[in-house]
Amino acid sequence: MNFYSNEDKFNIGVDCIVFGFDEDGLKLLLLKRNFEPAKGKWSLMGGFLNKQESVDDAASRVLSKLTGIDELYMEQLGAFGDVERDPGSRVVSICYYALINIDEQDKELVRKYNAFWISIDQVPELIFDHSLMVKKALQRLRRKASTQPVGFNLLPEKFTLPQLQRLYEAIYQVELDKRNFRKKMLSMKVLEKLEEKDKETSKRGAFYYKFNEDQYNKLVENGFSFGV
Amino acid sequence: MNFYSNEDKFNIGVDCIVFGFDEDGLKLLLLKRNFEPAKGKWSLMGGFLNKQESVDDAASRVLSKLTGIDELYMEQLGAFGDVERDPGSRVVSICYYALINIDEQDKELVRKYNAFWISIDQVPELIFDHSLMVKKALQRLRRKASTQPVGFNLLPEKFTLPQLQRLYEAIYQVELDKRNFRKKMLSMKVLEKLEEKDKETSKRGAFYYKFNEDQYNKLVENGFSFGV
DNA sequence: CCAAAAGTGTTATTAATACACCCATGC
DNA sequence: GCATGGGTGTATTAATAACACTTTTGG
Repeated sequence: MNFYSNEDKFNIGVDCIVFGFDEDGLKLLLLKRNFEPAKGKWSLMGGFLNKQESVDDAASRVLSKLTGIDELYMEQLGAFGDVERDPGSRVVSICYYALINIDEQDKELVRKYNAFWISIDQVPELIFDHSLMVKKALQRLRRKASTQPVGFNLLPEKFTLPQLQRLYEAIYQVELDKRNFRKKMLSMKVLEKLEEKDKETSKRGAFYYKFNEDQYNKLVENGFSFGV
Repeated sequence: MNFYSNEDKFNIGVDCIVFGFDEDGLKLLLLKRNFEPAKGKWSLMGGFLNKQESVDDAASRVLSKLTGIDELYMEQLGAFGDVERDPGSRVVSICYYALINIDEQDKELVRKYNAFWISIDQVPELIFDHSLMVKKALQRLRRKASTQPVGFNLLPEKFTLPQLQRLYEAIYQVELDKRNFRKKMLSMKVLEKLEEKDKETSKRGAFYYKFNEDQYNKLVENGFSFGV
């Protein structure tokens, strides 16, 4: 049974923006294309939707293919559907962005796809409408990170408060006051202080914390909302 | 030239959520389907993407077909792509929501499509994943309306402050304090008070205002952001 | 003259911002 | 012992929330 047999059919693409964070700041995982079309140019990682999978599944598949990570934080950004957006052929693309802990990437895979981590303020021009996608993704990340605890997906499980602060500073491109930042973060009661210290980045060492998701969910049930 | 000829192809649907507002509150324009599939059930207005149009254009076309309005406030909500979402056939749907001034609708067209305005708190069960779409659209509208002046699209050009307050109360399903609401609205300096009064809804009459978009844009350039 | 909705200010509370010094440690 | 980054508290300001009476006018 097919009610819509007279309707036009389209290729559906899935393009993925991968955010990462390290000591140098916020970064994107971009491909220097060694394949056609637009060989030699920079682009996002992409793929095509297959018949037997959902659009979300396709995005997961593409993201996992590049990063080796099966379960990651991922959100749909939206569909990009200009007629001429892809000169190769008419393709409607559904764009996703993912937040990953940069240490978890599979470096083999990343090399295989000729992908590189590029600082957010040094992103080159990208093919098609991919620059627009990145722009929107950054806006979305900023909005989202300011009202929901998604930023933690960019960090390892254990992180220090100075590290967390650098993350938010990288996302918003502003400098934050150390005392006010800590006060606010700790006041939300969703961070759990660990015994252990990170002695890598300073002599004194900074205490590790971890995000307590159960606690967060409990608070949300009672009307709490995260905000930085 | 077609680089992607081996890839699967899909029907792409466009589903549209139409918000309206009148004295009874916030409403949705829903279709009681007198056609297959799912004849007799409630659904959103939809259509299919055609080869020669962009996805945004398709949404505009569908919205205009139903409401008679060519230029309306419309935003993409996202793509819905579960394999089984439409039992009729595999269709990836891209959902939009629109905010219209309920007085501008073409009643003939609305009747033709067997569409009805349903209060937001009385929305029946909808076909496929349309209920999910509506849920997401409401969330989006709430977020959007609290940080950007999109609400004015639901009102006539001239509106009164009590009317505007009722609009926000309808969107957020809360009661607001009259004095605080006026103070905040007027403090943003984007409303222009008119000489004329609305004498319909009260004996004393309430002054009409209109949203000054130029003024708003100027303020935005200087870093202002709208917030209710 | 009265019912019904419009309009108007002040105070209290809470949240956001600004700001400077001591601490621990590896070298 | 000193350079480096980690950690802490208070005072000011701004935003939000709470709250009650007067005005206008059609019927």
